[in-house]
Amino acid sequence: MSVETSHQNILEVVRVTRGALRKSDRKVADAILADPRRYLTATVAETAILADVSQPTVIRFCAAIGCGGFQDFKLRLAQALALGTPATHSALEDGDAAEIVFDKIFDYTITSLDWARNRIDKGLLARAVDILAAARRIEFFGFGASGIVAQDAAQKFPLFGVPCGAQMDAHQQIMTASLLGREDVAVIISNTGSTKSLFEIADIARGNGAKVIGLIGNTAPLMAHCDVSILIETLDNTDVYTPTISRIAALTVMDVLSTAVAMRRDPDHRGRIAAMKELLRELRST
Amino acid sequence: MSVETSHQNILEVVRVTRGALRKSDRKVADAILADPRRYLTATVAETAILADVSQPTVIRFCAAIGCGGFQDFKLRLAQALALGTPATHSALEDGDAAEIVFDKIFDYTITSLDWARNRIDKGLLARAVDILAAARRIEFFGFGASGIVAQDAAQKFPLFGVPCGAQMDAHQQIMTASLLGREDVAVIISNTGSTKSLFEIADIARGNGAKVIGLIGNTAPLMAHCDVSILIETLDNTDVYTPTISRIAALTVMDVLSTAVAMRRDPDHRGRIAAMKELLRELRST
DNA sequence: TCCAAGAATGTAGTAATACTACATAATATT
DNA sequence: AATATTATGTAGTATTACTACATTCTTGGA
Repeated sequence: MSVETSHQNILEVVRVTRGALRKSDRKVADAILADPRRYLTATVAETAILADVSQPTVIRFCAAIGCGGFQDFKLRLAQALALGTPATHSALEDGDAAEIVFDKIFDYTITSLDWARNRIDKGLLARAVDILAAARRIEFFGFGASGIVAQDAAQKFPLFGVPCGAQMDAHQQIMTASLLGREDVAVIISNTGSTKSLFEIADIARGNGAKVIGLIGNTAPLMAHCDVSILIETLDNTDVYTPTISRIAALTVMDVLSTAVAMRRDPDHRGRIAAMKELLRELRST
Repeated sequence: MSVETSHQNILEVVRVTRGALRKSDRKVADAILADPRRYLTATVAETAILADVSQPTVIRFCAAIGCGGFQDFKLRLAQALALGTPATHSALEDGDAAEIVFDKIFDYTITSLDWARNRIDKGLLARAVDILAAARRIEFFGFGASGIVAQDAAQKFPLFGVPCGAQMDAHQQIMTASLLGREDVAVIISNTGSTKSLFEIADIARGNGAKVIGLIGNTAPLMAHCDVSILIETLDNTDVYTPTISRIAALTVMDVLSTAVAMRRDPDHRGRIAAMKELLRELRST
């Protein structure tokens, strides 16, 4: 296994490689997946007893899943559990009390953000920052939850340092895209990457010479319609009730973009933002 | 130290207790804070050499910060680092490249969500779910970033299963609050808890017999104006550029509330949501 | 079907590491 | 200044991760 796997959630690695493991290794895998927290403080000897295998088999299991030894395995298990209980245990069930729903959704959200953190192409992100820093004007486009992200992004116009907008009406969006020009940037946010009118918006804006940046939740045809497409992958979950975490990841990416652009502005910009925040503080109390 | 500290980020514990440690223990603390990742795989012997103390002093340091031993310390260090690099290293600096900004903001976001996860009063949350599940109508109120949270929440009306709204105009907010009645619920979102008009909205709604739930970012007077106040604490950071993470935490809490309420609805509700999602999928492509 | 080779697994033992006991040094108190 | 207490380190022990080798199981070829 390559260096890349050192960033992978070890419980995901165990779950995914389980089928390809030797028989006794699979007994260890199943024991750990059944109660991962139990093994955080277990010795090799305890683990072997609980999984009904020998001690060297436990060590071999660790090597088989790409760990440098039992200690390495436990550190990585601690890291996975710090993020949250694995997806197999996070599935919402009908009798779940509010407290359980809370745990599951927070675990799922944090684990998904970690997933996204390790997969986003930072080179593309840096290119997006370059484009945004050079923009005369920025317009954000999205529908539904992505529309919320668009509005949140537009609200950061003080950080971007240029006029920003986020129309929610589909017709206004077409009108806005039609008026963008060479020095402008359109940012398209879409979880599914399949909302048809966003293709049109991207093509209109690009046809006018504007740059188009996409924040997209999967490898969709929409990516080809953007100058820079940032893929925001989160954990896959199609359960009816499970919230759309990619919007949380997209909001965080927007935080990154707006902050990085703000840091590109001239030094006076910082003072103006600080003063604005102070004004807002006072305004809230009047 | 109490059981409570077992949930605390060990790097935060080290940072906060550093001043009260014995002199040699403080040398260990400083060494670890300077390069925490280095110590993840270090033995007691290596740690002692790097910190210029004896081996038993390393063990004593672990006990002094509330760990059960060196192994326990390392597991907790792994957990803290899984969330992100500590705040002292996450501070944005002027020369930071976009990639560094990305790392710092994601680390800060995930660490803050973990912070919030461990501090939110789940009992209050369960009470809020009860109130929302019984509501005939729900209105969300917030300004700025909290306004975005309010709109996102209102957009979850299919999950809540009752009519939801989120006015952005301050006058419309007063009008809306004035029309709420006994069977209605107002949800007030505020990071600072000091936006004056929100006090008024809470009082008007309660005066009419509506229940008021607050999602508030600090212990502010606004809490006393709500029937249930959920305190959403995130890491404190007043740097000009650092994004407001409490809105991310508030969005996640809204995910919890809407999902928990949806799971309270009758079984047909689930089918209707699934059908709605399918309709949306088709709509996106037309 | 049988046999040999290779892979899987476990027993027994060793090496590495966390931890403890006791001695010494430093600091605080009387 | 003398004594008591606390802090720290040296040396050694106990625990645990890991390795070497033996045994068992499985697979492939004749």
